[in-house]
Amino acid sequence: MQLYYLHADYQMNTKTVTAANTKLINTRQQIVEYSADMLRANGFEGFSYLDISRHLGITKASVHHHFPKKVDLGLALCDWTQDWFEQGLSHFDARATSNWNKLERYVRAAMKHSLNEHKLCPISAFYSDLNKLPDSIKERVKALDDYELDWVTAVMQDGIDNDEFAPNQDPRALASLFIFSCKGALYYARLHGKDLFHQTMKQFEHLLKSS
Amino acid sequence: MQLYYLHADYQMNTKTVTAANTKLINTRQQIVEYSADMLRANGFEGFSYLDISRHLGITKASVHHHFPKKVDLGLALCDWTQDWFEQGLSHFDARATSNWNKLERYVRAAMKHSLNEHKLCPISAFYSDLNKLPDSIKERVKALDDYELDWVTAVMQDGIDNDEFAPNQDPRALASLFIFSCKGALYYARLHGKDLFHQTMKQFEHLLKSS
DNA sequence: GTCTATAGCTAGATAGAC
DNA sequence: GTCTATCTAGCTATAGAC
Repeated sequence: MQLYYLHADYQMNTKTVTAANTKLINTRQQIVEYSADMLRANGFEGFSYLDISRHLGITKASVHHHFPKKVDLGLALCDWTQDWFEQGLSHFDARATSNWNKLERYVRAAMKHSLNEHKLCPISAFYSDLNKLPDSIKERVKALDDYELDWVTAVMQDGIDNDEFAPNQDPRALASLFIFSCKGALYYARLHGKDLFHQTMKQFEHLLKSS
Repeated sequence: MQLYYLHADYQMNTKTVTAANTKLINTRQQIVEYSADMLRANGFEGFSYLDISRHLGITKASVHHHFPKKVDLGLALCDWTQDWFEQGLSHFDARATSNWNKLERYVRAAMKHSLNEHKLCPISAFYSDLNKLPDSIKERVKALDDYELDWVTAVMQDGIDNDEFAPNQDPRALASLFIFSCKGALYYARLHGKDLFHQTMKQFEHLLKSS
């Protein structure tokens, strides 16, 4: 009886907490996800608490309840990006049929919806207003960049070691060349369309494998 | 005597007009040049008439006298960029010792002060707030991009024709790969320093000449 | 050409009721 | 957790005096 009572109480508490958490998580998540969309389209300074509140049908004050300062939201967006990135990479590492295929899959994921909706890749989206970002966010962005560069470098290294890519090349320089090309192309695609983007990837593949 | 009088009168008018024009041109030019600096650092939405007025020691209203709407200032910045670009290219075309040297000179000019002052190249600076730009400016930016791409393509073509670059490559795809790499690297350099930038250029040169 | 003054709107942020 | 109300500050832009 006492046990049942405790149990019921526990359930109730759990339920209450769960319900509260669910609501909390939902609103919070909706804020983060809409913000991530806006970030990729317009940069961190390109959307406001008013935009978010209108999209979710709540007030600005409610948004501030979840993220008191905008820098808090910015850091949550860094977390979101990191999750997106880690989940993607483990996926590609498991399924890719070759090193080039890994890069292809990565690019395809980063570009998903980007080309049609004039959005940037999640990591480089912060670069739009880089000079105006708080230092705490800059540091996170830098870490995300390094993480990405490390992964691409490892793919290049493996490709060179296994004679998939041409020998005698610096894998890190190749990796940065690849990343810069992709992101530059994505910037251009917003104004010039995707043809040039695909064409550039093809050219890179040719250079990578035959030089 | 009459002649002298007329001459004097003419001089005076000329002087007045010249002085007025000089002042006009100076203020106007100062606005454009400071705006160009800010554009390259923070994007078109990243500076305001208040910033300009403070920098020049005049009021916002005076800035509006020269550029009634901000889109007018934006179009003037497109003109400024076009001038910068055309002057540069004729300079490189005249002095470069090889096609690769042309590209090197172009990159060096575009990067001048950029790397140390965290600025972007003048053409791609508009990309920071691309989705928020008025259509009239977007069109101008697109035209500037095409102009740049045409020039680099011609350099690549000439390099291939003269056996300076590896044969059997699509000069336009090479050109876009080059441009994307440069601009992507410049974005990165704002946060990661210039080493990666120079390293990437070296890698590109290797790929271009030996593939 | 430059100024003062002002308009209307939006930004990020906070206090306190419910 | 959401609301109303409010704050300070910034934004683009205009009217009209000097």
